[in-house]
Amino acid sequence: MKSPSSQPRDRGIPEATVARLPLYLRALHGMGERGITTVSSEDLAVAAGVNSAKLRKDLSHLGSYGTRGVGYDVEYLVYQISRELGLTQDWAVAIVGVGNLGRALANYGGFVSRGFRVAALVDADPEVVGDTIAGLNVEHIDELEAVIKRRGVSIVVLATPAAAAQKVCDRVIAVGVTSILNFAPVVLSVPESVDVRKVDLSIELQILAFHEQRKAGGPLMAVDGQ
Amino acid sequence: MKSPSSQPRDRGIPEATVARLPLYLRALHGMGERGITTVSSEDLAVAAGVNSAKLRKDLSHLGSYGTRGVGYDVEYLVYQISRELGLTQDWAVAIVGVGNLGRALANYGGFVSRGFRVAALVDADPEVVGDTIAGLNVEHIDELEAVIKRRGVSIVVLATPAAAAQKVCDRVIAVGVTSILNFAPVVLSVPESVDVRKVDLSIELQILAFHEQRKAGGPLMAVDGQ
DNA sequence: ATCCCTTTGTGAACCGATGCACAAAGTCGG
DNA sequence: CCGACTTTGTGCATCGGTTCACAAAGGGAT
Repeated sequence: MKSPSSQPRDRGIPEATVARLPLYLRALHGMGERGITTVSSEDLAVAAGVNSAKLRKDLSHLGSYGTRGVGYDVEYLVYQISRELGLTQDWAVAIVGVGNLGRALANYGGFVSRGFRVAALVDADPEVVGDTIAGLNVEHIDELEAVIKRRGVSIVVLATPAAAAQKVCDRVIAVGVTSILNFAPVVLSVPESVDVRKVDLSIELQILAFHEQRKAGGPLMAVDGQ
Repeated sequence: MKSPSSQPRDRGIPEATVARLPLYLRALHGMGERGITTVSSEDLAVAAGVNSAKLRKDLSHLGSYGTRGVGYDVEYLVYQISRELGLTQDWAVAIVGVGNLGRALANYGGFVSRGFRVAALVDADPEVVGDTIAGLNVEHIDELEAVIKRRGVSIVVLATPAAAAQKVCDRVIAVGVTSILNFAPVVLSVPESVDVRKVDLSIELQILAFHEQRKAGGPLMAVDGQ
């Protein structure tokens, strides 16, 4: 049942591949800046920290953009990946919760450079509402819905305390937001149609601790584990 | 060849399971605080946002800590998971790079509450060296090695600009650090024996953008994609 | 124009993770 | 003490992702 599409690109990119595309993109950007115009799968793979077979398979899901015997054209590949990820359009992002983390995110350069635009900052604390952070006025949480609609926000970043996250989440979903990046350490309950990605800083540390413990205790504990 | 271990716990926990243990731990902590003493795999699974079969299989890798017909004892399970993750000991963490992000991390409550102790803050900017952040004195990057040894730091968090990350990374590895949490948007090159976990805030946004684009453009672009 | 060399794109084997479905093991009421 | 009921722990089928290894495709030299 596969369509005999002349378009090489097959609309059904594996999730694992999608998660790596930004990595390739970053590596390609670096190369472009260094004046490299063409790159082999082997070199790009090293720069992105993956193996070359995986890289080639990943890229093959987007289409046949390489030249056998030569490699990939850096600029062209940047464009293709950007387009696939949807980075050729500009995305208005709202950050809710302007504590330390929210502030850090608002100032984070990595966003703007990738087609994301922080279009609004929102907080509940009257102390910070009205402040200017990263060139933006912090607005009151009561204005949440109005701000989202007015600024055309389509992605919301939650950097609120855990207790507030679900409530804010419900409200933004109610006004049509379907993509949420959640930094609050809670499991959000959302309808099927909404995408939530979560980043939990302490989880990463815990995973490191697990491995670190093994390294430290491993040789000794092997006796016990045996 | 499986040992007839009386120790139920088999030293070889799947990576995917390790990554979920902190999630279970968080859910269990919440339940403990709400006075719940016993929980079924079904309830815990819901609280952690996974399905119950997966949860049971995950826990079975640590040992047989449930009671059939009843469920799991919350406190006991918290202890077992904590021990497995190595959270029963205290880990000294150094944060290198005290920009917005480093500052946010230094103040992040989620660390302390999990057995992690921010033991040192280090930066290269003379402007911030000497400042007190989250009760800690910011030390100069030249002191990096000395600070790590003196404070017994075993996990380093890199929150430096991309350009500085590899250099700092090399230096901390040289003094024996084998666990690194990297927020800088670069692929670090490290020896096999060193564990690096990376968090790239803009990657998460890019993945969201990809899915958002599909949702928005999907029905329309199908025409073109055809 | 032909041959050799390089590098892509992919078929196929492999590997780990997921989810189903159920037997085993325990509790509790009578 | 027994039988009904609940919930765990796991064998097994399945699935998605990774890796290997090679045929197909192109470039460049002669």
